[in-house]
Amino acid sequence: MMYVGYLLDKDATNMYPNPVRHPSLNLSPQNYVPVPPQYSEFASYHHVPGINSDPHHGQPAGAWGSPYTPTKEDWHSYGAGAPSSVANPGQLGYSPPDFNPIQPPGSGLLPPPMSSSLPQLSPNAQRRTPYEWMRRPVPTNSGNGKTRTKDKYRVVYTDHQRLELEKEFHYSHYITIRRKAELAATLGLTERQVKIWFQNRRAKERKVNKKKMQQQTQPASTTTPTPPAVGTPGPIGGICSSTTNLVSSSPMTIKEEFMP
DNA sequence: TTGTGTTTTACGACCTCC
DNA sequence: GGAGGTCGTAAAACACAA
Repeated sequence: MMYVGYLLDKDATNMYPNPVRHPSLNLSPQNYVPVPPQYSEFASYHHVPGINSDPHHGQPAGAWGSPYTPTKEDWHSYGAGAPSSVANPGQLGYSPPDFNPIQPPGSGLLPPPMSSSLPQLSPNAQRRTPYEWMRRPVPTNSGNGKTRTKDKYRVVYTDHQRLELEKEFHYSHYITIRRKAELAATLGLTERQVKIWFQNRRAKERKVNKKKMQQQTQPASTTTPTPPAVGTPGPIGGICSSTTNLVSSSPMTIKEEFMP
């Protein structure tokens, strides 16, 4: 809902009441707040200081004066008339020098831990190059009226982009307008992409929670020894108990999470 | 290799709020 | 009316067994 973001963004301090904020974008690994139990699925995420846009580190709100806020028409990946060199606007904005696998560790924004730990953080990274978009053939068909059924219409975010988005999601399932703009600018995505990513991520969370809840409510099978008692915050229950309140219900419940 | 199931982007429809 | 929410869905990307 808009009012969620609206309310949250009206008062960023309420949004991020915790002084340890922001674990996802600018804290060094030693400062990274341990993953709360309810987010055990993110326990494998270790912060990587690769982004320096933390507003809580002395950068005024307007410091990043020209946020990357393209219009819808600016980034349609499969839109007609897209420049041949802009096969992937969202990805193109992501400066390769800052995230170049060929680049020696330690150079650029990403410190060595990022490069070395990335495969662990994302198993897919071992099989999937994060730069597939660079190899993708640029759609030569520039005719109007393209539909996503005709052309490639989705890009694959890099592991780094996913990681930062996941960390942001880990901190809050609802991103503020300001944070969305920051993330978009930092990750080379559009705000729309960030917004949709969060929407999809919440949907995924609900789906997972629903699945887990169904598993919990189902009678214990012969193979399952002792399912966790109802309400017991086990490894699964912990997630469900918290994130269900966060996500699956109305936004009003969500607002309560950020109550001081 | 190939078939199949799952996950990931992206959109449209519809709703609520300001 | 605009922005962002959920929900459902399309299709590419991916994982993996056969």
